[in-house]
Amino acid sequence: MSKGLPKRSENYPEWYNELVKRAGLAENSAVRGCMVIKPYGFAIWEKMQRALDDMFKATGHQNAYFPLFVPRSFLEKEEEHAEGFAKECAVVTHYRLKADPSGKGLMVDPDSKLEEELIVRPTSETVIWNAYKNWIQSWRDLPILINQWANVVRWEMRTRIFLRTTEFLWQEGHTAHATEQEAVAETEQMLGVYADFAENWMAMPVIQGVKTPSERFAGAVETYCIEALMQDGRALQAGTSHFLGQNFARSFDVKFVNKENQLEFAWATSWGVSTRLMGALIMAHSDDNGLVLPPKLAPIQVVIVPIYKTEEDLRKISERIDPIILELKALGITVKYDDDDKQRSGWKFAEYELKGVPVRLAVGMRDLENGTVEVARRDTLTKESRPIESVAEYIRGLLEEIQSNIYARAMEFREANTFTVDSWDEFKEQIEKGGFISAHWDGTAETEAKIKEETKATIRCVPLNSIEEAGKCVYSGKESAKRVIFARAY
RNA sequence: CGGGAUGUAGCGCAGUCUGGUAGCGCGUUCGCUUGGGGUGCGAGAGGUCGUGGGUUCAAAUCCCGCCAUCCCGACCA
Repeated sequence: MSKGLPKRSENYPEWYNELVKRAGLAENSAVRGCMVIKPYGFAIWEKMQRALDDMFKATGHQNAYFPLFVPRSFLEKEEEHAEGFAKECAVVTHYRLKADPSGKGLMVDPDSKLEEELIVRPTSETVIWNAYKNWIQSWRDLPILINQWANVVRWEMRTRIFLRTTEFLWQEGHTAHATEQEAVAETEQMLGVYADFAENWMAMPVIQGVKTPSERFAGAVETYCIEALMQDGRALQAGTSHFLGQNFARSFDVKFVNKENQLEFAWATSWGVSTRLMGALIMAHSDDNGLVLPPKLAPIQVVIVPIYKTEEDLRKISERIDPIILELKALGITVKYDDDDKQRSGWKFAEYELKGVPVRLAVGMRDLENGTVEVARRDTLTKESRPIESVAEYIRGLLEEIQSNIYARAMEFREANTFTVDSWDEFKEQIEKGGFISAHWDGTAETEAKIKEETKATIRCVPLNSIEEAGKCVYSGKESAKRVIFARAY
């Protein structure tokens, strides 16, 4: 097995797969399409969860938990929703096994057939709205602002670790409101939360927008999304927030008495981000040496590697380093002192680079004599010698700088790979090279489908901040009022 | 579900065409060495060759069936 990773420029998908495995984030499991998230990968996910959860709480939401299983009759109730998810559902039909009469192993007991099949949730709108029916009678019961952290199953034909797995972890917010305006405001607010998280925690710039009808969530009136650009020029939908109108309330008969003493269906939203964000994080920043993690999500922000020959040397180094570790911890910085003698320093350097630790300190006998420490940055791969006594404070600033540098770099990449295109020839040529394409579209599903068929490009979104600008559709030449974002997507 | 490919040591692979009883790299174990960018040398351990059958004195190798995985397409957070 070679020590280096595949090069991004040579084979991007292989680079991604290898990086996920080698950095200890996750691996494929014995169950097809499902992954094992390993401790280091899960630690990153936990940091994401914590940050998001705090943001949900800060916007008034509470966590709850609803069942894994959805009765088939629930899923059927909202027609579009049912149609959208029917093709990718795992179905529980029996509840018991028994010894196989042939003497070997177990078999499904045919006598244990369920009266009604249970669907393993692909999303929870239906179970949740079935419960909301009992919770909502009056406008005084509203709004209901709930989030759940859960696993869901979508039986995809092709899977890619973190980006599209059969089972994945996510959070799903489900809210109920008394008015349309309030529900729309909630939908937009949560999109803002996602954009904030993506940019300020993941250091990943995103475009906020709305999906076209054909890309809409099944059962939604409007789907808002954040779209990010990966280093290979493909787009990734990083989060969605849906305005569900009264569709689910109608299907589950959730009515409340409004202030005018009239019965009205409740207004709904739902919004989610998943472990797909792990894939986004990896593909947004990492390089041929391994992961590059933004300090705010790095499980280890600083690693300290002592360089020594004898036990006596190690003791001296540790003595000098211990107070530095305490200082770093006091500043709220996560630090690991790796004095493990089982690996050599050179090996450790490569390993922590692979794992994306933002800052590495190396301290040897020479440093002790000079009162210095070697500080290495993961994002720039640069090293410098710093006075040891003030290093903790220096690192605090450095971590902030790395966080913003990673963001700036990703933003620069996106800007360099976003193209304004006005002709079909140009469009076809540019889409091959990757990146976001900003172009006019006539607003019809037919044109959208044709473009997808001919170029594999989809409309990622109609950006919220797009300006009104009269133009001609890049495909049909018909009138268009604004540009939309096209890209090949994950 | 269509098209293509692959199953040989923990991992990555060679050996299959042309049948003769299994090999390389990495990892791993032990010893010495080395230690500021994946140290070097030496000695070990580890495989019913995916699976079931057939041909043959003899099968990883040839033939037939099955299973699994991967890639490409249809589907998608």
